[in-house]
Amino acid sequence: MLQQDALRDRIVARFEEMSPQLQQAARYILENTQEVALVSMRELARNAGVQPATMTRLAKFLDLPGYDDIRSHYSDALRLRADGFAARARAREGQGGAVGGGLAQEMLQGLSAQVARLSEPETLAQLEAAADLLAGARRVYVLGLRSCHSVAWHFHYVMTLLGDRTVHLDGPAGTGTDGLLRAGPEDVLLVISISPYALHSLELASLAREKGLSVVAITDSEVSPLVAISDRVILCSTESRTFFHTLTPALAVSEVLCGLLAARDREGSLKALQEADQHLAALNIYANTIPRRRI
Amino acid sequence: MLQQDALRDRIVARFEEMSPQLQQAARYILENTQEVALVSMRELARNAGVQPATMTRLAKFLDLPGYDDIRSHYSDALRLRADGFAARARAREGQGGAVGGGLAQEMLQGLSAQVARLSEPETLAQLEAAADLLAGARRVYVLGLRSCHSVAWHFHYVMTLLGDRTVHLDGPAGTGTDGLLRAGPEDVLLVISISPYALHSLELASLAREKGLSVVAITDSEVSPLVAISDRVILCSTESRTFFHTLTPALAVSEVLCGLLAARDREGSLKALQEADQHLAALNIYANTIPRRRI
DNA sequence: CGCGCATTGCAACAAGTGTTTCATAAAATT
DNA sequence: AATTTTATGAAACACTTGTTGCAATGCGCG
Repeated sequence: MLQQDALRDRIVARFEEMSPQLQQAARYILENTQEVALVSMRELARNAGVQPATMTRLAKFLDLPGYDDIRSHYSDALRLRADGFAARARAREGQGGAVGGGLAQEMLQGLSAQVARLSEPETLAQLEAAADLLAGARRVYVLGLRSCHSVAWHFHYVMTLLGDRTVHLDGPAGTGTDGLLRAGPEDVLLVISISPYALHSLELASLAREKGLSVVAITDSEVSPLVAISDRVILCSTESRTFFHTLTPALAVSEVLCGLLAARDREGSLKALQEADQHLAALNIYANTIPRRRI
Repeated sequence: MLQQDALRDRIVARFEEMSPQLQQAARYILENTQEVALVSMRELARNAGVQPATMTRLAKFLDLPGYDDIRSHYSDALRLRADGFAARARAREGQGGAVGGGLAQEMLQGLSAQVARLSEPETLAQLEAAADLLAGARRVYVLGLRSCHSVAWHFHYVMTLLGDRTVHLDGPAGTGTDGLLRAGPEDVLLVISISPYALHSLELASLAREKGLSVVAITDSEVSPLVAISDRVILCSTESRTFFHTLTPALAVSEVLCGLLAARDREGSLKALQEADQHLAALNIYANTIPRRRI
């Protein structure tokens, strides 16, 4: 169970003060926490052998507005547990205030949980397998259109610092996809696409497949059209309480892939990074000393 | 996920035969299995963006008597998983096994924690203030070079769907920064930069400042050179156990900003999104029906 | 062009939900 | 012993749930 379960503590603490019926209800809840989240109050009451009203009364006794607060508490706990082990800050604590005051917090906690959920064993296995495939490739072509451009570009950028094996399938004047010209079976295509799927991404992935490339996909669903085309699929959620999808989990996946690849060849990566450093230093790209500010 | 999940298999298997609405419902269920067990059908339908009836229809389509059978299936799965959780966690401990086996998991949990830490009160306040500033701007110029390009572009892309107030300071042949030509005091610059700070970003931010623009910065430290230049600063950690910095928290910040801005003008955002949808539909950008695969 | 056809949205439905109220029973207090 | 206080069960409440029938819509085919 949860480490710091405030509600459970409160129930235990005030158990002695409760009336017999309340105790019976409380005892059942303590011993069947998951059921609280999964069945209705009336059914829970039936199973606990008490009246429905007793559950409501128990909630009031615990200084809660109603029974729904008990349920939502255990729902959250179950969600958390199912999600994995996200060290999530206490749910909806100080969310008062401004228009979107709650929104920002909710979004961030949601994102945190989504990223945490990526460390499920299946996903980890797919990540490892995908890294294997990418590590063995002669070239890695990276494709991400529209919203997924950010993820594709980020992967490409990091990999550029680590070596010169990646080709980003993008460019001005629609020439981006010419890169696939010389691609072959020794190469791998990393394609990122989420619903709604850009037609062009699917076409290119299919083409790559026909040319014999292996395909690694970062996408959002088991029924994504990329699943049928790809050798390895890494699923990441894109749900958000806004109007648009989130790409934060996808970016996390991309970064993990980079990390895995770098870890496979520590010395090589380090050397490549040093070279990159020298190159960038020669071009004076970065501010090495904090510049005088001249407001 | 569960080892033998007959229902999931059935959904995936018959996904292609489904109507668009059924697919949308099925997709949501596949991606949020726990929610199925934890919320009501109507709420699930709301979150999935379909009619309540669609859920019932999906059940019938899968040869089930009703939606309750879907829910009970996932309830059982959740019960099972909760029971076997302790055992699984123990098993995971001893599996040090593969090369980067631990690395992926460590990275993901670290990222999750970093994102969660963004919901500290100070950051939330800065997010709100930044959103205020951005919402009031005539134009929003977005600047992110090198590694920060992904974040800048993502922000710009989402805002493009929501309206036409943003200008992305990037482009081929070094013309990207010309956008600032006509910028003035009514405009805002959103600049993303992390250590090592690209010189060019600092120069442009200073220039914008001199032209009277307000500046909102997403950066990584209180001693970032951007702090002195900017009106609002949102700090996000970039620490990573790899050779390179992480941008996942920065992207999360960007998405939250987009969310806040959209929430400030729900109707306008919705209308803009609909227009964008029509535009993209007219151009046939997206795969609207899942294409038959033709291996 | 019109015709079926499947698909979708809407509204009504009975059943079940959590809550509240009230009367009764039991206990505690005077 | 009388009276207040508390605890419990039962019923009514407003509301939401999952379901179903029907009308409107869009789409393909002759």
